Amino acid sequence: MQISPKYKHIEIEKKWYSYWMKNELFKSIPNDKEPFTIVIPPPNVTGLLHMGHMLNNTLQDILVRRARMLGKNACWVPGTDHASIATEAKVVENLKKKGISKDDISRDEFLKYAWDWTDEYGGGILDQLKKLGCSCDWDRTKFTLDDDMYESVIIAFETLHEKGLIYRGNRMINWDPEAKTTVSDEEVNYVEEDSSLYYIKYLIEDSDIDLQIATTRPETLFGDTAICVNPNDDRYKEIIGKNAIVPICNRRVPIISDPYVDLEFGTGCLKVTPAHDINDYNLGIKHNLETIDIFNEDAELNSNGMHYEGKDRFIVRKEIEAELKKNDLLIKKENYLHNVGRSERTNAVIEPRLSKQWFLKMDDITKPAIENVLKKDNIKFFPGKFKSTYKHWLENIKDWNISRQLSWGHQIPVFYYGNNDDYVVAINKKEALKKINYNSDNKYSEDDLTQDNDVLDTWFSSWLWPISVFDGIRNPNNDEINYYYPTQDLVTGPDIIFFWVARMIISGYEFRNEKPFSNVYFTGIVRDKLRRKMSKQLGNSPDAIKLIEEYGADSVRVGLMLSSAAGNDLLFDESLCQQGKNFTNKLWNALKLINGWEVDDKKSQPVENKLAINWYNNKFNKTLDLIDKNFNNYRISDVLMSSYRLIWDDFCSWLLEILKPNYGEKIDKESKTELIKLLEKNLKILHPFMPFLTEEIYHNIPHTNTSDALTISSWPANEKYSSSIVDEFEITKEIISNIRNYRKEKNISFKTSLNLYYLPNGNNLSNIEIIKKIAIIDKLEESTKEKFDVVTSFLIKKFEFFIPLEEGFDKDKEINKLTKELDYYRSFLKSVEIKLKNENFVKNAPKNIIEKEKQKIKDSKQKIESITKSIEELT
RNA sequence: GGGCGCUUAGCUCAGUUGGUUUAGAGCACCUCGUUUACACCGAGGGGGUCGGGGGUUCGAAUCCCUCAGCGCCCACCA
Repeated sequence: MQISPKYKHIEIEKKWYSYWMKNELFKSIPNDKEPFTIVIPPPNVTGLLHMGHMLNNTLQDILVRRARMLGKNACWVPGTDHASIATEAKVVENLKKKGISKDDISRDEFLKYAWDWTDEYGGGILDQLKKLGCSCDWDRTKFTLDDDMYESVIIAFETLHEKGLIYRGNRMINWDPEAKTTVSDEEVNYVEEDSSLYYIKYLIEDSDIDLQIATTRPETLFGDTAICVNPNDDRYKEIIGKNAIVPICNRRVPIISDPYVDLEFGTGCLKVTPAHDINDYNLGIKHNLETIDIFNEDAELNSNGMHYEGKDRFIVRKEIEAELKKNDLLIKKENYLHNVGRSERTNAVIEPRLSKQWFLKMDDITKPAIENVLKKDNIKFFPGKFKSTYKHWLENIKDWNISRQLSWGHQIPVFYYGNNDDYVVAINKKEALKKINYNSDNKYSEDDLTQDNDVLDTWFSSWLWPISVFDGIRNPNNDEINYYYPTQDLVTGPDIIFFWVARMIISGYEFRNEKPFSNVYFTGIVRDKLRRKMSKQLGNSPDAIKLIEEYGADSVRVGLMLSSAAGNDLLFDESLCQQGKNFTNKLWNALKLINGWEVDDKKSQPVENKLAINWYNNKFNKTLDLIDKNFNNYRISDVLMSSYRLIWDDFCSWLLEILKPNYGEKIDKESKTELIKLLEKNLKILHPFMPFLTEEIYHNIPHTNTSDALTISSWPANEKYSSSIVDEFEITKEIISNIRNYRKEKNISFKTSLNLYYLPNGNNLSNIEIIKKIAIIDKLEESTKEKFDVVTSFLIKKFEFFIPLEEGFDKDKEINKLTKELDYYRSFLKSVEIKLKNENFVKNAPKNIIEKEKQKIKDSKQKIESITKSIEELT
């Protein structure tokens, strides 16, 4: 079989992905096997693959592929999210380029544009995931706006509404004036920004005193409906109950008192604007204040803003500053560092605004999510520290504002009729009409109904994802949901622990009375090596697809996994992919080497081959044990590192070097057969990480498995191993290392045969075991066993090795070295002796520890004796 | 302001319930090497008083206290 000298990742990856697809190896249908289910965190439908996706989906693929090899019915459900605000923003922007404003077209027209956009750019990310090697069941691909998914969301709304959990309320919400929509608390980022604190003069009615009021937002004075001071503030006790005059608009407002006001801040005097500040709003409710809204939806002043009507809030701030100054009402202006809330999506400064919105009551439905996860530990988090974040959020949860003033999404299934406040909840107009007329004698027709214009928060659909992809909302008892739900693992970022993870848990218990998944693996954030987040603006985000093309999917996957412990940020650098590529190269060459060895049927197996194969078998099983443990603890990078070292160091550097036939010779049949079996086992443990390369190599060796593809072969069984065989080989390695070190020190070429001999030194091992080691040493070091004059020696465990005199040997240097060593062991011995003389130690320490200390004394004494002897012989 | 977490080699991190001489790994670094799998390599090597201080203990990177520095989440003082 001719093997290509270079591993050609592009054609090989294409070849195997289409093979897997053609043979439907990722397909899953319910059967009698144990299910292993992962639902993908659906990326934005029009998004492009970035480093975060690569990390996240590589992890999922690793888990899914291993589960598949473990014989489970692995089902990875792919899909995309409509991402209402982000997608709508893109569509609006695109329309703008065409000279079309969203406000000038109908909802239906806008939706048509949005669908065209989605059809054109949508789903590309799924093809990119295929390039990464993701083994999703593509027949199951879902989109959150597919008809069935849409219906699920509406039914969920209906159900919750019937339970009285959804209500419409006038609330202070976060308004994004650019997107002209509400955003949730979680979508607001507070950033410290330089701003100013304005000290404004307010006159008091029937009084000679002026009040000084400090504010960061002078433009909101049109909305002032009270002045508030602290009841314990002696400066202002006299004026409580009087009226103040708001500058410019000259409105009379009451002076009230409330302990909320901080005596220390500013002047201790607060202007209260209930329509535009959450705290003021709460004061307003408490003190029954009037609410004056002064902004329109663009955050421009409305008619309440008098001569500023139609001007932007920030322009008004400047102009009002000038007007106040002119009228001698601005006392001073200070620089002030201040937290400003900005919209995560548009970066616009959030305007707190009073508005009618739909809310989901959270206090009751979160109870199972607290009980089952925090008290019963029914869902495990990796790393576990995120449970405290989860706990804190759930215990302080507020009602969820689920309406958004957008068009792209699931339109709120509320139909208004008659008076403004009359409505029904229904899946469509027809159903709505049925409900209305049932109660009121058919007096309405479809034309009398208007559907609520808003759509639901995107997360109101994604929180149902693990249920709705199996149609468990519409058909709660279907075979799919009963088989696949609850799913096993969820892999996602900690940034959406509230948005998504917690809410899926809540909905899981609400709609199915069961957790949505058993384990949550939180990935870190992919940063560049300077710890900066990857962003378009910085241009520090590599093109994911280009990386795959350049290094190969396997190499990129390995690169990503090499340094990403759960929850830890990944400091990405292209050199990681290079390291991955080096590893694929190493494996490829190992295949070339092994396949190049010709077999001699008559040759019997040399003792060193037998020993080495037996050792590797034990080493493999020991490592596999660790790998399985680490997999179960989701320590994925540890798993990869163990496999990496096992294969690079133990398999390639030791096993292959020992088995390698000498020049012109052939390998015995038994060794080659066994070697190939070992290689196959290596491929299996690597397959979740490097699916393409391992599949290719698998098809280049006579594999023992009956299956045609490594992808569906079985994970190696965890066999018993002997630790002592593994440890003993470490001694052999150490001997060889010492010999090599000696060569290096003495500048002796590897080609030069070394003469060395060795003696058992006060040990109990039989000669046969010593000879076993010698066989391996001879193979690697071409030594002879003739006796020469002893000049140097080293003790390795219980064996002493002697290497004969060479030309140019520096006696003094050697004595010096040995003397240093002697000093070390003498002081070491002393410290152990002191320890053992300590009565408390002997009294309190466990027996095995004391035994170990005693052994240390023995060993070091022996060492001292041997070094002393060597020094004597030299002098 | 409230909460959580981190500080171990140049970098990124392991270090399980305190107990194998000299605290590990990968990468980076240094030296040597064109030995017919691989220079995308091989062999060898250097490098840490485990953030500072205190305590508990026969024994501390590991447990407790304290100080310093860093990160994240929540709240959002006009």
